This record gives sequence, structure tokens and C-alpha cells, in this order.
Amino acid sequence: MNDGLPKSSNGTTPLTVAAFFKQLGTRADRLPKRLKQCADFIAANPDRVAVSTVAELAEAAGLQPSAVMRFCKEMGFEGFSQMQKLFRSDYAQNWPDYPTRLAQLRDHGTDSPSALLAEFVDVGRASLENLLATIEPVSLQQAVDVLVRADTIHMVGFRRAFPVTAYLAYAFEKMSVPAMLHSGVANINMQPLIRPKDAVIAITFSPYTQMTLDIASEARKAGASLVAITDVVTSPLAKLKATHLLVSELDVGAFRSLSASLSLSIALAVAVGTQRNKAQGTHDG
Amino acid sequence: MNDGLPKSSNGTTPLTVAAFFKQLGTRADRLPKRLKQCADFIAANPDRVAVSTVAELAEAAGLQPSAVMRFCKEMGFEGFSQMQKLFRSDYAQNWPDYPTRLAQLRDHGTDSPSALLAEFVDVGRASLENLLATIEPVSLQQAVDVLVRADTIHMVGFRRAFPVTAYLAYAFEKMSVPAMLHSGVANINMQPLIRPKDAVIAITFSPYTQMTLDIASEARKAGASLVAITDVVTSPLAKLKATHLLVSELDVGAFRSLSASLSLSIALAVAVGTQRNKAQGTHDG
DNA sequence: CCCGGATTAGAATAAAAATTCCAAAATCAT
DNA sequence: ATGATTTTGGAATTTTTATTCTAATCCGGG
Repeated sequence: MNDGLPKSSNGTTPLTVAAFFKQLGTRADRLPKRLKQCADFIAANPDRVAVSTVAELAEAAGLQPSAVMRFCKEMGFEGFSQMQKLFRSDYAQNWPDYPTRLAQLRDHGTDSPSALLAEFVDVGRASLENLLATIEPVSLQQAVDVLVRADTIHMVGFRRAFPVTAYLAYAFEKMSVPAMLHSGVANINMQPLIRPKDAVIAITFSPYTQMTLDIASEARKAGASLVAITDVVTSPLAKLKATHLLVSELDVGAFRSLSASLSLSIALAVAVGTQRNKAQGTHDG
Repeated sequence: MNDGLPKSSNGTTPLTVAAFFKQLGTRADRLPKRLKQCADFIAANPDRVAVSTVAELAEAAGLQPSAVMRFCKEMGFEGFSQMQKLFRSDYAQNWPDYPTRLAQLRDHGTDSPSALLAEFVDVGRASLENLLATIEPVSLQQAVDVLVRADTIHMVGFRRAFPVTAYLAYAFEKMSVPAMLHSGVANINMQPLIRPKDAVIAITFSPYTQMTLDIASEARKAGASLVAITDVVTSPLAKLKATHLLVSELDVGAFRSLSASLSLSIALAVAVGTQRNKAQGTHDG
């Protein structure tokens, strides 16, 4: 008699949170009292589903755990755990494992450059969204203040970080902010050029470039201010007592997006340029 | 003997996620190997803590559940559950979706750094979406073909386009593709190095850099292939009979986003690198 | 007012997860 | 090298959590 299928739902398990809410919208009124109550609560507090236990959710919604269970089944899930899995994966947009996806790419997608492009665009977008969610306005403001006060701004970043410093150099030049790109050309040591009243923008991501770390810590010793752009708090750069801005870029295989780092940098540069020129303007006039 | 207190942590339980990361930053490198590994993983994927079990987290970080437990205690928590509770409470506040978040940052004041950042992120995102919509898979495939066949790849792009060519140079180097960055250092004319069997990636956007146009057209005359990355069909670069890829970047004031150009370039580079290495592999074997 | 199906609350059970424990490795000072 | 000390991996244990079950309750129609 009982075939193990959900009793009275329409039988289809929602595959996205959006689909779930769509279904909820059409069916909510026809649900019995307690299930309606559950529906309303979840609609009003979707974020709680991912991080609560059935008991907590039930308590918060003013009902019994079993009522929540019945609701889950009614919506087409096997149980609460399955529903929660959906909400958790939705929250985690940031971390579909890209290592796995790269492996998949190796297998079939690589032949098509367009597929690869779609991948990089996707990753870039996710990185940008993530940047917005994680940057602290206060730290950013601090970084701007430090750079506005500096005599000369030095930009240090090699390999993957070099495009970022190069773009900063371009932006500062356009706004006539005295800024020096440490490019490593001719292996000339530019470190002695960093004076106490200067500021250094040091950029490096895991695996960290030793030269960047060296220049940054030397600059610190010399008394210059430091703005560090790096990936995580455990980065060696973050440890030098300095203003630090954290950017975590997602990657496709071995290559990381630079979208977030570049956007952060250009915003920083424009903010600094604007303020410096404003100050100079009032000073001159 | 054992009084039940945490063994070697400084004893204070972090009360906010920010405090947790601050502590992590100062203590991370004094931790033993596995705990450091755990610290790094959590620093890089803080969002996972709220929605994973110890087992999942351990698996993802490549260690044993017990190592994660030890880490939690080391950081001053009673156990994983307590640490997770902290991350979950923080999670609730960070929920605002993209549009809300954008609005919040903008509200910080019209020309505050955060507002600028929000602006650049938004523009970057739009550029990426636009890129995906406008790039012709056929042209992209053509560009890849041209570059796969080339002996040496030359990258030409100055000023605003320079970060892009620099990133290309980095990517090609990593994949062992023979590629030469025309950087303009020492004002040495690298044009004669472009041989008939080579290919040139020329990048310039309005207002077009004369030097890039010159090198591109000379290269064409010398019989080398040309892949042009530029903004519109009327660009002087697009007129040289060559494969061209069009990227229109949006701007914030005088500064354009580079997100789209970079994503396109890196996708191009990876596609080329993969194919060249595949070809070489079969050839060698 | 009472019957029959649907719905519910709460306890009972099963499953999953966190936490502890200890022997084996690794590291370090001597 | 050698022994003491720290660190680690994995299994055993305990606790928490999800899920099921059943008796009680509700509710609409005769």
C-alpha cells in the first residue's frame, strides 16, 4: 500500500530556493493551519532555515518539530535535512567547488573557449559579489586616509598581482597623484626610495611573493605607512601591523579572477585621487 | 590536575567573528601544522563554518574531524558547536542580498570610498554580463586557433590595456607558452622580433594608443597573424584585417572597469595554453 | 450531538553529529 | 642517537538532532 512516496504533495522536489518559494506561493493558502504557520515563518525568515535545527525553527515559529517535518514532506522533500541542504547550497553560491568543476572542464568543456569564458565570467561575478559582502567600509576609509596623507605612494606587487599595481599606476598618473610603481625592471632595488612619510600599497595573494613581503616589512621598519591588499587574515602581509583589505578571488583551475582586486584597487585610487586633488585645490586657492 | 580549562589558548572566547579573525591573524603561524591548515581553510572559507558539520569541514580542508575540534579548543571555544554558533549568528546579519548590500554601501555618502566601490563593483558586473552576451563564440574560436598555430605570441597594449597584457604574460608563462610582452622598457623597439609565423595580441581602447596601432599594422605587413581586442567595430584596430574581439566596458567617471577585458583575455589564454600543451603532448608521445 | 476523516502534540525511536580518548608518529632538546 | 613532549589519526563514546509513531484533538456534515 505505502510506496514511500510523499503523501499529498505534488511530488516534485524543488531544486532551487526560488522554485521552493514559487511553489510555496501557490500552495500556502490551501495548507492546514499549522503548516500555513510554518510556511509563513519560513517565508519571513528564509535565512534561518540554513542555520537552524528543526527544534530551533519550530520553537521560533511557535510550533512542534513534527509540524515542521510535516511541512517539509508536504513541500516535496524527504525530510527537514533535505530541505536544509537546499537552503545551505543556495547560500553557498560562492563555494561550488571549483576544483571539481575544473576537472569537469578538463574532461569535456575545454574544447570550447566559449564555455571557458562563461566560466571565468561567472567566477568574476561571484568574486565581485563576495567583495561587496566582505569589505569593511571602515578599513577602506582608513586605507584612503593613509594614502591621502602620504607624500609619495609606492605600489608593490608581482606576478599575478602585477596587473593590479600596473592599473593603480595608470589611475594615479591620470589623477596626477605622485605614485611609483615598483616594477623590478633592471633588478634595481627601489626600496631605499621609500621615505618615512611615504605610503606603500603592497599586494600579494597565496602563494605569497617573497619580494613583496620583504619590501613591505622593510617599508614598515623605515617608518612608512602600509596598505596591504591580500586574501586572508592569515596572510603574512596581514600580520605586518598595517591597514589591510581582504579580497578573496575565486579561481578556475590555476587561474584566479582579478575582477575583485581590480575593482577594489580602482575604487581606492579614485577615492584617494579625488580627496588629494580636492585638498590641493582648496590649499592653492 | 586537569581543571577542565582550555589547554594552551589565551583562554578568552572570541565574542564576534571579527575578534575571532583578529586572534587568528596573530596566532596562526605559531600553530602546529594541522591546526594551521585548519586556520587557513577557515580564513579562506569563513562562510562554510556556519553551514557545515565538523565532518564536512574537515573533509573539505583535507583533515580529520578531531583536528578541527582541537582547533576550536585552541581558539578558546568549548568545541565546534560553540564556534559554529558564533558564525551562525554573524551569518544572519550578512544576509542582505546583492541589491540591498549595494544600496547600503552607497548610502555611506556620495563620494565615500564604499560608495565608489559599490559603483565599480556594479559596473564590473554589468560589463561581465554584457561580455557574455556579445562575444561571438566563432570569433573566439578563431582567435584561439590563430594563437595555437603561432610560433611565438606577442602581446601589445599600453596604458589602460597594459594590466591586461601583463596578466596574459603571467598566464602564458605559467602554461609554458612562448609569449613576449612588449612593455616599452628602455624604449627598445621590439617590432623586428615579430616573425611571419608569430601572432600578435593587440589591445587598445578609445582613445587608442598610437604605438599599439603602429605595432599591430607593422606586424600585419610583416605577415604575422593578429588578434585584436578592442572596444568597437570602428576602432582602428578592428579595421586591420584581423580576428577581432570586441569588449565594451562601462565606466565610472573617467575610469573604465577592466573586468570584462581581463576575463576575456584569461579565457583566451587558458584555451590556447590547454590546446597547445595537448598538441605538444600528443606530438611528443 | 455524534461520527469519520484530517490534523496535531508530544513522546519514542532511529540516525547523525559532536566530542573524547588513546595509541602511533613526529618533533625537539639533549 | 635517545628519551621526553607534542602532535596526529582514527575509532569509540556520548550527545544532539531528525524522524516516526500514536493517541488525542479538531472540525465539518448528518
